[in-house]
Amino acid sequence: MLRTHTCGELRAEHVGATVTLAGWVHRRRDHGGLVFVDVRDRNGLTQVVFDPDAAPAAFEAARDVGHEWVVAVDGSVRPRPAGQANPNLPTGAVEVVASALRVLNPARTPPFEINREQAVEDGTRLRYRYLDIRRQRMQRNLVLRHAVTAFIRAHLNARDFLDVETPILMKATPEGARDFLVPSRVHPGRFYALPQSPQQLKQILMVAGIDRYYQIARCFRDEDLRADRELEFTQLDLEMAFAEAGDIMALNEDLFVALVAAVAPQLRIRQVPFPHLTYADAMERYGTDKPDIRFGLEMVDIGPDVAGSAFRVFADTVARGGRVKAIAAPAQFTRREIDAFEAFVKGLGAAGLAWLAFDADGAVRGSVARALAAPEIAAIRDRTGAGDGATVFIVAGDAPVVALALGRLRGELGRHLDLIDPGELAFLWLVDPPLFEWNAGEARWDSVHHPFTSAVPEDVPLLDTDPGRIRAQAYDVVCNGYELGGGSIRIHERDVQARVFALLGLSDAQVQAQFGHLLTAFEFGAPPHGGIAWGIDRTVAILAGEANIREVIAFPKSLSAVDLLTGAPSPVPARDLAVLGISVVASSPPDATDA
RNA sequence: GGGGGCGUGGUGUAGCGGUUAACAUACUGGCCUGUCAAGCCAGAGACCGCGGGUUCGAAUCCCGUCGCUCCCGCCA
Repeated sequence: MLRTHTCGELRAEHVGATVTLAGWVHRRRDHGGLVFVDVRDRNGLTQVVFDPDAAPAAFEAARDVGHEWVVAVDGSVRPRPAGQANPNLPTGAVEVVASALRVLNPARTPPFEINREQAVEDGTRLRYRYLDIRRQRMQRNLVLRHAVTAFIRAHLNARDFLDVETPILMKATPEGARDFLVPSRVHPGRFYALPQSPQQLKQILMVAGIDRYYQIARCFRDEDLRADRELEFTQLDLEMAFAEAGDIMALNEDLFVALVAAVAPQLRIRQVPFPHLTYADAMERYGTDKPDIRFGLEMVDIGPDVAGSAFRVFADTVARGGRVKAIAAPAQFTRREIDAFEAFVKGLGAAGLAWLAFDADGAVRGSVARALAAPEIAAIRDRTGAGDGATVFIVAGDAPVVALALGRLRGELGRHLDLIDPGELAFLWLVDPPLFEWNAGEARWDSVHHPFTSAVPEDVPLLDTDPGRIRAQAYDVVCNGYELGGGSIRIHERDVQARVFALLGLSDAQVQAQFGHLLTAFEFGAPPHGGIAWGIDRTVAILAGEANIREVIAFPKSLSAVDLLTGAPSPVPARDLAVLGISVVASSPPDATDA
């Protein structure tokens, strides 16, 4: 090695040792007659002193090095002079007196400062990701990510799980997200697909007797990106034979609790065991299937209070089957703030935002204070529990719009009123989601989760009568308003699976073509089984306190699905396409390289 | 496919109808032997993403476009 120690390990016990450090020039402080250079590697910083009396050549060399040059320093460890120790550095008790400095590689002036925690535009960070990763934030996040995956593996290995790899080149599936397709050269006109998840193969592994499987698996979905969605992402994928829903949840809950204690002990889990919330409850109270329950501000249905109102907007909504729901916030707001909230919910499809403010002196103000009758206002106040000084926000409309608009307004209010404790992790299990949802466009039922999800046993008879009311044996793990992942107990009986496919509108021929391999496997002794998959990226982001998963991915795409470091996606030579039997019928213009 | 935000020296910001386009930091040169975001002095560096329009006059207002970003649709 070109070094004897890392830049993070020298302590008082090393005093007197002759050492060689290698790393990047983090900072240089040139006093004219004395130069300090902080040498950095990912383990830390060590102060090196260059003294012209002790080593004139090294001193002169040190005057010329710039930020981020790669250097090696020979020297000896000595204690800092009295009063000169730096308590902010783990190595701050000592310093290295240089005898020689070698420049291993000079560096251009970086496009942004590596040694400061200053915000830099995302595009610039991604273009120079190797410099961004040198900075403290990305170092910390990648170290945390490693700790998370290492912990998960150790935890599951110790519980007799087998890590099995599954292919990246898979069979295309019509269900779910858009597939990334990979053309086959050997079979022109045919395509592999990158897996959206290893779902089918892990079930086949159950049939294969691998009764406890896991994999930290890359998954691919060709859909538009978001702060919490990348084209490719990483999941802990896990499946167990002979397990019931409670077993899967208990195992994962133990894993989450141990994981947090091990890698993010500064965070507190709000409630253990994790609370269970039904899908119906979550939608009713929070307007989402991934609620942030670190704060209250729950939604309340005030439909019964306004059904007979002279205020037609509310009464008509109730009459035609819509919902009128409210949130009571324990605060007063300015008109400007309320206008902003209204613009926010309108942007989500709400027709408007009604409000009532209950002043301490008993007066009632607000957009519907005059439109509603006094008893109606009193009923709303009673039902929402609004106290003196509270403001009630009301959205009326179709159930999905009310849920989205008021649910998201709830989040805005929680942040606005500073009700969210960033040091808290509010895990919960979201249970009993519907198995199917009606697809009006295609006039058929769709799987909410995926077509292998089993029904709650007592709901199975509803397959023939009322599929929309069937609850799935499925569970999502939610934390702080993010869906980390979900799973289910799978169908392992062939006839039930056939009935589900029939309900989904799949013909026998389609089933055979798409899922024949799985159904055939199930005829050879499929054990009852179930599993879960949850997002490593989202989990690490939450544990790191990051709002965007790109902060915990070494080389992410930009929001417009471009790799700014390498330039992917890029055109390929026509001859490469010809070999694959592919011709391009439409293409993006050449890179409009921005000035 | 749709809507919102942002784009000003390398970086981060200010300026929002008339400014020699400001500040911090980085960068260059000089001074300085105990600093640790070292300090002090001097200097260079921006036609304000790009294109068009309005105006006597545009970084500033309008339209288009590109890039980054947040959201809806889409996606668990």
